[in-house]
Amino acid sequence: MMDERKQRILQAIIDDYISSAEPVGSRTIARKYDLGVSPATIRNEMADLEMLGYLEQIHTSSGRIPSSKGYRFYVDGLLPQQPLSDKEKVLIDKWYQARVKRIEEVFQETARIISRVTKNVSLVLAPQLTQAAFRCLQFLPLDARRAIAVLMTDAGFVENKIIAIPSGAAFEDFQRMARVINQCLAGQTLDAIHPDTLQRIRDEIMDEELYEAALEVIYRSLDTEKKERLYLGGTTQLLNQPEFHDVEKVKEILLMLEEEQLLKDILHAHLGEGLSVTIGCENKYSGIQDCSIVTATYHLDGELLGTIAVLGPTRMEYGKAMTLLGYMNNHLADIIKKFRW
Amino acid sequence: MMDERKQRILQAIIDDYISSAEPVGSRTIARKYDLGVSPATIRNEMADLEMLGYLEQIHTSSGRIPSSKGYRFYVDGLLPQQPLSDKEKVLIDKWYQARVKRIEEVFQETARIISRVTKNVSLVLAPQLTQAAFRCLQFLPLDARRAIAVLMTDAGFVENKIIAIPSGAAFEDFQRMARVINQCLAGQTLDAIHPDTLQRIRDEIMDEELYEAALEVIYRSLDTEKKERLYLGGTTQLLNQPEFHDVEKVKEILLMLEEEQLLKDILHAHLGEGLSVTIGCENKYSGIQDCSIVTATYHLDGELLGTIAVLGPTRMEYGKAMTLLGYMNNHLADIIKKFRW
DNA sequence: GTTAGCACTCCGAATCAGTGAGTGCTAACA
DNA sequence: TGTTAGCACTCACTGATTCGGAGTGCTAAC
Repeated sequence: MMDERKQRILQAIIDDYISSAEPVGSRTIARKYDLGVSPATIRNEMADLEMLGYLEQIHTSSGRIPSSKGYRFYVDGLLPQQPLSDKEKVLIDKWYQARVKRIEEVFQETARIISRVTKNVSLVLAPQLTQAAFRCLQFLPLDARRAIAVLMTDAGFVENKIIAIPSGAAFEDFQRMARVINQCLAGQTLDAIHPDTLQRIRDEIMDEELYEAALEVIYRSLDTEKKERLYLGGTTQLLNQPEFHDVEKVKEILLMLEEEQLLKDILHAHLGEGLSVTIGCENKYSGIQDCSIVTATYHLDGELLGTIAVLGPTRMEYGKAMTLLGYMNNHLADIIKKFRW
Repeated sequence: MMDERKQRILQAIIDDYISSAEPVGSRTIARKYDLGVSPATIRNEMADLEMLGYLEQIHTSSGRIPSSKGYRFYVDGLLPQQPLSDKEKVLIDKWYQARVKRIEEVFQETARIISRVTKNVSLVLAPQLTQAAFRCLQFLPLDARRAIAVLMTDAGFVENKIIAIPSGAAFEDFQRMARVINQCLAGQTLDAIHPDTLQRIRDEIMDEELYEAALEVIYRSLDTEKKERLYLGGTTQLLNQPEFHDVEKVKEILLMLEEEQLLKDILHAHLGEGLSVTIGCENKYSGIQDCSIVTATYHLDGELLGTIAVLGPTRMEYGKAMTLLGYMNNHLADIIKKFRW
């Protein structure tokens, strides 16, 4: 049914379509790819492949284009190996070294790299603070009525917030409280602080108002940060793709790219799946049914940190996207480690 | 030469072109605007206006469109008054209240508001840290070898950086140093610390290595922050304008919008000018010669803080953009004041 | 100075034929 | 039985042509 030759032809058609963006005909395949058969034979095979659902035809007497099912088969078995060249790896390294000074910049630059290499839109979902472990909380005096609370996490994030000192409380009380909190929360993940721990803190602080103020710091700091950050890269790359020569299509997808929550949801759907490819109509969201998404989740010491992804037309260089994401996956852990204490 | 009636006709033509985006003919003007003259008369006047350089014609027998000079005349004298309605003001207030929790968010949300109201691209240049006054520097212990330096400025920005404690130095030395620095730098603007002051700090610290470490904190903190931030809003608004129905044009301008430094330069060119309008070919940068930019600089207690701007096709609602920027201008100072200590 | 009338220009939409790339089918071939 | 050459057919695309409409400039009359 799907013999060796059919596969080779399917592969040739998809390869050709990916690079040309034009419906491909039997003669083209016969000429460019050395399959040792005539166009007529290829035509027969193409008709079969269409019957099987791997190819589509815009109209009779046009060439064939791959269907989502076709791409799926291609991605699952026919992908040409194209490992990252050493030169590319070095370039990526240099890029990070030159541009990343602080952990927050890692993600933006990662997005840049991915979109540059793949010539498509990239998405990077940065780790949630809530998954990070509490490191320490400190208060700094500002004036008689205010202090700055600085919260640090294991992942290297530092978050600060100006808070009011409750009337009657001295700054020393804050110092004492900080000691208590640091003792109790050391190493805990922020989104799952046990009620018992909170109770212990409360007991030790022995001042309701102070306790409330401290909690507010932790929770508000957590609140502003807990929505993980999404970084986008290369949105203008879309405009180079012939499938987006129509402004309406561009508008549709650019508007979608502005809906941060939607994008996060899409990435979340693949969280923890390792390297995953979603092709065309496999996408649940109607705006991107002629796009594909390649996602990869990255880890650090076994802990799930976030997701990186490539979004492009179904006619995408899957091999390149997948090898790149695979590489960045590992690399990202190393980079982040540098900022970890 | 440019009598009352010519001006009225010019105004009518520009108003009409701004709302329709189509070359406007004499008959349209006669029908829609009650000028009390026949199309033939208007035709004569239009021919004169073209001679004078205020109008252009794509080809004979097409309607006229305003030239840059025409828009300039319009902006300088013919602008219909369209003050912000109370309803709009309330909406803006509510928007800020609902979305801005920390000072950094002020600018992003300002950009959003401007692009929503004007239906064009907005740019917001946030204050440079270097123009802000030093408030205080504090060190927090992290472990035996590291500390966190937290630098605060008058404008409400808090910046932090992890630094290594030089071997041999105790954390207490840092505390002492912080006291010295805070004393010496209090109230100084960060980009113009006087050499004498530095010398004083050096003398007081009496430890070369410690002094170097402290300086590094200040300068690196300054370094990462001194490039003022640029916030963009509403880039997809462009796609709704008929002048950008061609993907090539869209690409050109979107690519330009990705060049942060270029945009900053453009905004800088109008720094301190108050409300300023640059129309079409008045722009130095070739990529935006059929765009106009309205900029306004905002202040706080007499101190120049930054620039807000609207970028759109020359066929832009100048009146709306200008009144909005004027309003935001003042409003922004109030909003920022809330975050100031 | 203003206006009506008219010839003229030019764009854009619609139509039509010709071309070329591609297909499916059939019959011949190995 | 699988492969191939040949051929008629389809359909998008291109370029030429036509035609209506919107708009202009000019002239002559008011």
